[in-house]
Amino acid sequence: MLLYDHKAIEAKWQKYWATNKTFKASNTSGKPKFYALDMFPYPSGAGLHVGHPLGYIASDIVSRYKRHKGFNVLHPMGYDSFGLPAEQYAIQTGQHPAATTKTNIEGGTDKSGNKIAGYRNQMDRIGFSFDWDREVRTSSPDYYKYTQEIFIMLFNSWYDKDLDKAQPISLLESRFRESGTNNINAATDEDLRQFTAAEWSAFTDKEQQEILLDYRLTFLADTEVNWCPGLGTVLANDEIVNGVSERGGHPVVRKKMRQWMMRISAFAERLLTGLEGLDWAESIKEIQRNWIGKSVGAMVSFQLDDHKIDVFTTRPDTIYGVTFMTLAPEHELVDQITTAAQKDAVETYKKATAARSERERMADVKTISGVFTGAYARHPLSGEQVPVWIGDYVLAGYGTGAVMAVPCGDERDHAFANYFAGQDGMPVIKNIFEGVDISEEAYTPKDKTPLSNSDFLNGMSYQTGAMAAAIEKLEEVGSGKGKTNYRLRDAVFSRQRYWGEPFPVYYKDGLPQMIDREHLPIALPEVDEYLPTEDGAPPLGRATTWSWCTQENKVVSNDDDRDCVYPLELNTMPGWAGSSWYMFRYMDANNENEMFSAEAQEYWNNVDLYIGGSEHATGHLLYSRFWVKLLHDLGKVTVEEPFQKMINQGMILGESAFVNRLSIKFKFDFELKLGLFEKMDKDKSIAIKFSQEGNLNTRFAVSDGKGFFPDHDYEKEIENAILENLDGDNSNLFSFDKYDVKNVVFNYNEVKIHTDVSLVDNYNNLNVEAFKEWRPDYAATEFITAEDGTFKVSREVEKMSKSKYNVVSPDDICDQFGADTLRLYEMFLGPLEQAKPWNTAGITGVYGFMKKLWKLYHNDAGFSVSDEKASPDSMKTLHKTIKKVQDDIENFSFNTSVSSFMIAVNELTAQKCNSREVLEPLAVLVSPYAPHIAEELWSLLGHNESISEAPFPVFDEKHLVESSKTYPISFNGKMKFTLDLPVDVSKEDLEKLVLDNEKVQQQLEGKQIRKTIIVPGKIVNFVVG
RNA sequence: GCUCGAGUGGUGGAAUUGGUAGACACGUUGGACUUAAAAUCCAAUGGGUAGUAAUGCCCGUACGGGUUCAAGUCCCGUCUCGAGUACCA
Repeated sequence: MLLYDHKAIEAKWQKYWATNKTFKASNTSGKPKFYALDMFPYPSGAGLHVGHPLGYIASDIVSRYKRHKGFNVLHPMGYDSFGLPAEQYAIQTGQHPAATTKTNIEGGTDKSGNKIAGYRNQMDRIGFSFDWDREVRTSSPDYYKYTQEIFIMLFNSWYDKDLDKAQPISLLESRFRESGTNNINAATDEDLRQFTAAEWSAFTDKEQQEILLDYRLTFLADTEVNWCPGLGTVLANDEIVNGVSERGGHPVVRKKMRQWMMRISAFAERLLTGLEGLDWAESIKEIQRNWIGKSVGAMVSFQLDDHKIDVFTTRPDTIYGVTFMTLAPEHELVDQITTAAQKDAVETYKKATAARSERERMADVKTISGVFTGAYARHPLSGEQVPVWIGDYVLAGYGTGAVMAVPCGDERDHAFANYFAGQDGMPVIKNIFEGVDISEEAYTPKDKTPLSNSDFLNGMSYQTGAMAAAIEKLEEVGSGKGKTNYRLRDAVFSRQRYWGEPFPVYYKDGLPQMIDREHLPIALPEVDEYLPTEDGAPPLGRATTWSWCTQENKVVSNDDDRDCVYPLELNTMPGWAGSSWYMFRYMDANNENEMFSAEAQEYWNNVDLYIGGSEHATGHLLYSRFWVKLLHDLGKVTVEEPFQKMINQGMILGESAFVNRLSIKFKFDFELKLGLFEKMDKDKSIAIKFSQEGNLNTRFAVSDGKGFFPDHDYEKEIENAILENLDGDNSNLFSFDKYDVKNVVFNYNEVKIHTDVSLVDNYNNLNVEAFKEWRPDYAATEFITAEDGTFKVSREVEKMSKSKYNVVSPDDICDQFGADTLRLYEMFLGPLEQAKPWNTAGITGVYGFMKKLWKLYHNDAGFSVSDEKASPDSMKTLHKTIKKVQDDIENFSFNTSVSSFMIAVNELTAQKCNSREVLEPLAVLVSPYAPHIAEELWSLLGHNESISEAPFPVFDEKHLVESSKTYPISFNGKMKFTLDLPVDVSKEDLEKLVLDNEKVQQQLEGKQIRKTIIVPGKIVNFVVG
């Protein structure tokens, strides 16, 4: 019989698919469309590991299933190929990032001579049904010219809050011409200057440009940014984790710099409400909601001499509870309001705060600190004097950097007031909650507790309109208004790096000018080094041909001194620029005239299924939603949301392997009795005393990590080792007895050393010889094995990473078991969304299934399928599998499908089924999961076309109908035995049948039936007693 | 601290709207085949307990309660783990 030869089968069909372009998607089709997208990978030098394909396999199963179901499927793949690692590699080796990137995608050899398989080749081996004709690479000028175009679109837009959409900037200009800033409700930073139409006309062109810049959706601003000296660039908030850079873990400091910003805050409310209609995991939506951080409240002004201190509060109803105010130490009014008496104390405190890093401040939130400024502000309603403090629990970056402190209703204010109780400037806490004791802690619930000591608010509560009443009153007296605040900050869009999209921007009189879209792309210039310049400019500052000629409309040499030549922008765009719109480019990937045609976008609409990791929740997923909303407002796309449904696959973790090394430190004193040399005269011996410390870290490796074999006589061995140490090559001249070794102190410690997982088998046995070859520094180490002579490693689950030597490549699995087995096994591991460690222990079970499946279509002579009718049992097996697999794919429960395939094949094998009536549909069922074997079987079954478009078998209930059902019979809820009972009888007859049964009678003997529960088709339960 | 999610055999994990807990697979044990190994096939496999056996009985889904004829599933409380977030006024 022909054996299952995965290598031949898989190579054959991968070639067939490529040659015939089997999975080419058409933009015109009478079929319904389905767009399945994976988050495209960054092509790193480490290559694809078994974690990458997990999501790709899932989306591929859905794509193939949808094709069987008659959909026109778009299933593309590409590369997010701009990014830091290639640039860091370039800095180290001088190799152009473009070259590294190409090698990492297409395969080749890296600078150090390592063979790189290439992402594309690795993916091809897994048999994905991608339409490779639509591949995109964000670092390709053909692609990024459109990323540059979108930047220009942002520059040429402003946000009209009245219409709640982005509008062309030309519209704003004409409104300024007609009526100045009157009736303009734009999303901008606070407090822009107001002007009339006449004033606008009187402004110079430059002044007008500067004003417009404040309204644009991308704008230049001097802001506090996160500067990462280690990477030499600024970072966005989502690129910082725990105060250090996400990539590389370098420290980050605050620094004021002029940067391109993206006014994502204008879209905050739409980004928030848009979440409701999305079919995403609730956890991801929650992360985005928290990130956007909407809070509804009011702005309240407190007068202090000529100054006005604005605060934001979510509890304007507690306004009469204001006991003091706190400003952030960085608040601009601090210096102006501080009294002479408090000046020194305030200065000292400000210095101390400034010296603390962001990280320290984050880590240490419990310590209370602050200083009284000596100043008093006027309460806007009661007119009372309110002392003003500064304290670092108030953040300069949120709200207005000042708070009205209501200790009775806020924990932090309460703690602050208590801490400084009795000091000058700290009054007794005002309690405005009727019948609530606030001596121990603040009262924070937003409930019906009535207010007191609150003038007109007395008797009202948060839930009965106190909030609205307070805001109304504040507006009436002109000291406040209702306001909604968002935590979402505008995004920094400049990076001081080389390997990113250049801005289509040149500077004229210090003002940024956009280059016309017809002259795009502005391609990355060549530089001699990928480092900042001597004077701290970004790497593009090294380019010698990096100026814009407005006459020729092209990039020219910096030496060109004509008047029409201007300097180009030196920053590049961040990593998320290219990935924010790529889902649309796939729709029309080869369009050379526009980013995509309106027809293509209207046909494909948006992504029906997006699969990727949840780590992009606050980065990519938020930014791309923002850009899509902009493209929508400008009429470029018909949808408001890019990804309708999203599944987040769990990370596949590596199982690191460790050799447990015994780290032994020793310390001893000894006397070297020189007189003990054989030749010497005993009487003339001189004793010299030594004291020695040392360690023998690489000397012993111990199996299994279960302690270091206490029976083993280490001390003897160590003594020997000491001896060797002392004697060197002259050991024959000495013997240990000739040393008087005293006070030996040993200090044992187990140390884990990462070992390459490929040197370890499924039973955790280490190939010691291979290990010694891999780590020559351990060649002399004694490996102390278990009794059976094996050396076991200990295991730990960690993220897969090159540095932990726990990376498993899918290539090895494809070689050994085949792509179909890999695909099935990755799905079989568990629910898609769950994180799980990679472990190949169970793969033989899946491989065994593949062989059994193959065998079902073969006998000893070869391929054998009969045209006889299948048995009812086999039809039942087939149809219950059809139903299960169909339901599973619709619910993304891929792991259970695999087990239902196994059940089906086990059953059909037992039934000796070889009927075409069953085996032909079975091949189609399996095809989304294991496409290569399915194609082969399909072709053996006599089909000339690919199986990919064969219709999915239709489930027919009639094959599952049975005349009897096995009922569990329980007594007091406990199942005792089962009975086969007919299905088509009434409840009463069923009860009679059961009661007539002998076993039932036995159970009921001597007992009384209190109640009988019969659920037809489910269960029979007697309550007895 | 807050928000969200999760705790099921030796292991990965199944279990429709509450209705036979442990599907499927790994591992383990025993057996067949083989000179032997691998491969393949067969059987057993949650724990305890009684019995020569057939077969019973008891306990079991992190822990403690509750609702129900019936709870892994619903409700209340506790513990543990994971993820996100963090002085957001």
